[in-house]
Amino acid sequence: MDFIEELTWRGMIHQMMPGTDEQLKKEMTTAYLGIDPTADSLHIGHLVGVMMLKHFQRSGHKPIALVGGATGMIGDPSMKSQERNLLDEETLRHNQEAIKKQLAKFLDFDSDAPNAAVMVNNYDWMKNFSFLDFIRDIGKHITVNYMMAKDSVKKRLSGDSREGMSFTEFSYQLVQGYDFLNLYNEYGCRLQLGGSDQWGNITTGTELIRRTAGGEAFALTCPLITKADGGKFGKTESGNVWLDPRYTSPYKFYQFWLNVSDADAEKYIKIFTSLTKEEIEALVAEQAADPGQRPLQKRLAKEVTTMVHSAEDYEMAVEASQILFSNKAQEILHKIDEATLLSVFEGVPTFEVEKADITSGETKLTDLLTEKAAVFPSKGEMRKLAQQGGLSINKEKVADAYAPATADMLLQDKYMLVQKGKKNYFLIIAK
RNA sequence: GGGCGAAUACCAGAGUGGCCAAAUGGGGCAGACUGUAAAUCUGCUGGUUUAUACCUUCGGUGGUUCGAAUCCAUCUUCGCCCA
Repeated sequence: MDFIEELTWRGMIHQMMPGTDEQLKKEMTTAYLGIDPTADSLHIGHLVGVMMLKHFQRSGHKPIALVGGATGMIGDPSMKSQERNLLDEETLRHNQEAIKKQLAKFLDFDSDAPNAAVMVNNYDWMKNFSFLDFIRDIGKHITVNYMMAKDSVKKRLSGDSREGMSFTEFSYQLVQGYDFLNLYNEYGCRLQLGGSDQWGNITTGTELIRRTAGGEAFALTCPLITKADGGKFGKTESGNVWLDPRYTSPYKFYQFWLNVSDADAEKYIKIFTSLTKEEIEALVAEQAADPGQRPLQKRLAKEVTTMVHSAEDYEMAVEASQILFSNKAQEILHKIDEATLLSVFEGVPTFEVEKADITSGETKLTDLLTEKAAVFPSKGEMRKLAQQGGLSINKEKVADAYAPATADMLLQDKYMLVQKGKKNYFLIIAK
């Protein structure tokens, strides 16, 4: 498998330094990709980079995943970042381990193969690097003029933004550049992968390698993932879509991919799955023939959910989706047994309330769903939603938010399914 | 250290004594239509038992006034320029 060729047809190459292809064809090459350990889980925004590493390893090369313990503390000016929180070392290590576990689903860290993946943390080599040493040994080689010419810096200095830029942020590219130099020296790493916004930072690294070690290193970036309607990729109402099931349930995860718009589906399936060109072309043809069936979205959701979670989780998500989106959902809900019910709603936010609050017939729904169970942040919001027809209980629309809760709203004499809009479910458990 | 300017709801950004819960745009949410899509149209977007009403809000504090997002004082933070 040819790495560049593979990425090209998948639409995953944005920019590439000349000579990269030749280098990869010549020998087994080591490349790295940086990941910020700001949380103990990756989210799907990280997935593009991870897929690049995966293809890289499948092509017989050696991937390094760099956890940016040091750089994460600084904040990359390329991002529209606010002041970063300094992570303490304990959190850092915890996050690193969690991330490694997730990466292991995509990359082979353990085998004896010469191209086994490696994980490093730049905090390890930055923490004891004194400021004086750094400005003398590294800063000496790069001019301020060069650093200022970077887009990420120029943007911050130009009149459009009134933010200004601290020296810390300005130095960011040097720190990242040093990472590359260090990996070049320690691992013979000759290529850095990243998103297109990283181009400037990466080239500072290759420049540093050229000037200090006289070596040649390369850069390859992938396009930033966008949505056809211009919205942010990977965000839902409740924030990021995480890989960790504790933050984003497999059901939600599956739903995210299933809901991808037609315009994006083909692009995403190329990027986020390992399906072959032929398989994808067949699906695209199918989609064109019957767009209502959404074969692309279904397959995309299946592949990614299975890869990130498991085949069982995928099955469960499909089953839950069928129940919730079927037009007989109301009937089914009243018929299914408790075990099925619970498995369908695994991962749905749940709230526990006193049973009497519901059965007494004296508690108004507004009180129940704001005070007793924080489904809604305010009664006004709930009232407005109900007026618009966006509130359902057990799949049945409720127009009057001030109606009292009654015992017949309980399924299995115990559960109550609250629906906010079309796709947001909450489970109330009466004890 | 000196000079100038800014701080308004999720973001951007109007408002410069009462008509201000605060224009407009973006974003978000919901409804209709659909295919759990897109586009389009509609509604909502500080809180309150449903409101032509009341309460809380315009960086903090204190003041002037019948009345302050708007005026004054002071503090804080940020930006720009000079040194």
